[in-house]
Formats: sequence, C-alpha cells, structure tokens
Amino acid sequence: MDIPKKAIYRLSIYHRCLQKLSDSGQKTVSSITLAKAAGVKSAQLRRDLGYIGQIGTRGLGYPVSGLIATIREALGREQLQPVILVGAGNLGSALLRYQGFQKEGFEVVAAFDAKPEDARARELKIPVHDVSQMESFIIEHQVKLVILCVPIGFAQEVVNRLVACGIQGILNFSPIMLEVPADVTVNNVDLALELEHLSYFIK
Amino acid sequence: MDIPKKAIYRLSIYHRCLQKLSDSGQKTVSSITLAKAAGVKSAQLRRDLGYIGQIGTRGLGYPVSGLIATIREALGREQLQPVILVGAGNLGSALLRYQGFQKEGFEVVAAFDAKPEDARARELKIPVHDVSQMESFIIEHQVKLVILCVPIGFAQEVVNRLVACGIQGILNFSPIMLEVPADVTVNNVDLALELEHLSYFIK
DNA sequence: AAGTGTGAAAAGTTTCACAGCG
DNA sequence: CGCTGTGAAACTTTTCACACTT
Repeated sequence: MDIPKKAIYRLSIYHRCLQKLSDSGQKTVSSITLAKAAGVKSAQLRRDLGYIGQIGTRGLGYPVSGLIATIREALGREQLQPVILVGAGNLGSALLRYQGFQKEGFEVVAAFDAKPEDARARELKIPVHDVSQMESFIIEHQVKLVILCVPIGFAQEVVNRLVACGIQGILNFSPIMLEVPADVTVNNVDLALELEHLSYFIK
Repeated sequence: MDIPKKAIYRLSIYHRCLQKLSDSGQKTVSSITLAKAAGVKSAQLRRDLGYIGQIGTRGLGYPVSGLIATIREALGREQLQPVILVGAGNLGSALLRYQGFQKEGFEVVAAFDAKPEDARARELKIPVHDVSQMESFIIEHQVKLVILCVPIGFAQEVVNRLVACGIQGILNFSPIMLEVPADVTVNNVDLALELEHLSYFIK
C-alpha cells in the first residue's frame, strides 16, 4: 500500500502545523483543529493520517509529538539529508541565502557553478565550488538531493552527470522537462508557469 | 463547461513548446510530436485541446500559430498583465532579476518593501517603493497580480491590504495558508515543501 | 459526548480505442 | 493512410456519513 502523491505534500504541511502546536505547548489536537490550520477538510486529514497508520484516540484526538514522529518516519525524514545546489546564479544564490530549507531540517552543504568566482562575490556562507568537482563531492558525501538552478541550455547535460553519480532527487527550477531514469524523481518548480496559471483566474 | 485545473497548467506548457516550434519555423504539429515535447501522452494532449475547442485537422495535425493564439485566448493571456512584487528581500530581489517572467510575457512593473533602501542597494532595474505606496499604485495601475515574498509574520496582514484594493491573484512564497475571499486565487510556491516531498522518494 | 477510522458514494482525471474526417 | 476528436472504461482522489471507541 502506498501513499497518494498529494497526500505526501499534505503530510508535510501537517508536520509543519504540528511543530507550531508543539512549540506552543499543545499536547493533543483534533482532526478538526489541525485540518483548519492546514487548510483542508477534517475528513481528508483523517484519511491522510490513515495512510500512515492508526495514531489517534477516539474522543480525544491525536498526540502532537507522537504524530510528528509518525509523519517524520513515514516521509523518511528521520536522518537528515545533505543537499547540494548546482547553478549559483541569481536564483541559485538567493536560494543559498534562503532560510526556509534549514528551518525544515535540510542542510545545503555546498554549491557548484561553472563560474564559482562570480558566485563567491555574492558573499555567501555556503562554499561555492567549480562544477568540475561536483561528481567527486557527491560520491564522497553520498549526496542524494540536488537543487538545480542552471540555465535551460545546460540543464539536461548537468542532470545526466548528476544521475550518473547516483543522485536520486532533483528540485528543478529550469522550465524544461528533464529526462531521467525511472528511479530518479524530478520535482519541477516553474515560476513563470505558476504566474500564468494565476492569470487564468483573474477577470 | 470549464477546464480542469491540471489541464490549465499543461496548456501553459504546450504554449511554451509551441512557441519553440514556431521559432524554428514549424507550421503544423501532430499531437504525438507536441505531446512528446511537453512530456505527456498524446491522448491527454488531444483531450486538453478539446477543452478549448476544435482546432486540428484530421490527418494533418494542428496549425502551430493558430494553436498558440487559441491557447493564449483560453488562458486569458491576450492583454499582458502588469505584476507587482511585494517583499524585496533575498528571494524577492532574486525574482526581480529573474528573466523567466518577462520571457512569458509578464512585466513586473514595480516592487514594494518595508525597507526600500536596502532593496535598492541591490542594484535592481525595477523601482522599489515603500510599502506605504502599495495601495495607491495598485489602484492607479489597475494591478491584479502580485508576487508575495514577505516574511511569514507579515504575510497575512499584507494580503489583507492587497485584497482590499482589488488584487485577484497572489503568487505566495511564504509557507503559510493565506486566508482570502473566494474570488481571490492564491498559488503557493513552498520551496521547503518541495524538497521534503522529494526526500520521500529517495531510498 | 467527543472525535477517530473507514466503507461507500461522488467527483475528478487519465487512458484506451476507434469512428470518422481530410 | 494519418491523425484528430471523443465516448466509455479505468483509475485516482475527495467527500460524506456513521459505526465505533475511549
């Protein structure tokens, strides 16, 4: 039995909401309360939690810390994953400064760029290496996750190299369809597309 | 009858692929070829195009330029929309430099920040105003689309102000659920969430 | 009484497969 | 013949509604 894709996204959201509840000292939470915080219906929340086991107490709700642990385990977030970033241009270097990743427990351990000097000039805290050192770094540090911000023309070529040295997940910011083997997951974040999608809904 | 949400995203992708075909001088294209370029099945492409009308010629395929025009119309992209950006911090100012929006025909006409001096120090081509001037600008220029990159704690407050002066679409980069009236569309881009989603698929 | 867990219905989406048109 | 347009089937996801547990 596996978890629907969309449910996985929502589990991450629940996880974040639960963390907030935990910080404010809540011990238990009902599906109605948590669902409201996460912006979904309570039935959907219960269904989603059902995918990862039975955790609640009828009449009472869910134990906050227990649920956090169960979701972490289900999402494979128990040991923290090192992440590298490839392509430290405008967007890439902004992401290197972005605090949101660390806040969710991801550590961006290094960045790679074809012109590392240019990127270094931006005064980043994370080391920027030449892209030629990418492969050896990935293998040495057993990196499995990559944030990809290279220009469109280079994306597929870089991806081929990443796949060849064992990368399993790619967060892709280039607006192209990358070709990868079935055991590699690509997650596209296409900013212009999101804006275009919005424009459909305005009158 | 209206177009399914997911189909709207794909129509934007087709639009982009068609533009590339048009640039390279193609006059017609079959569903099989275009589907391959967009990374979908041909049956799905035909179904999606079916939502916006009958445009193809049996035995021949689709006229490239005609299809571009039809998709543009269906997506409401005929007159180009001005967009403003609110919150010109790290991520916000990177987006101001990002060429992808202009490439898809959106013009980011102005940015607003609580500390515009800091943002201006980043040497941007787009003017950064104080956030107090936001409302009058929106009304004067009839802005309907906003890219929102303010810190979490301020997001809902800013959104309330945006909604009050008639904003209809919000591309939100803060990892929170914004509360808006039903006639306002919010599109969340949650970078940490995307990374978390990926980590589920690595072994 | 309060609130979970889940069958079953409903809604949404994708794929198949082929009739029919140029 | 080649390729579109689309009914119908298959599949996925959401929602309802209520039995059941603490």
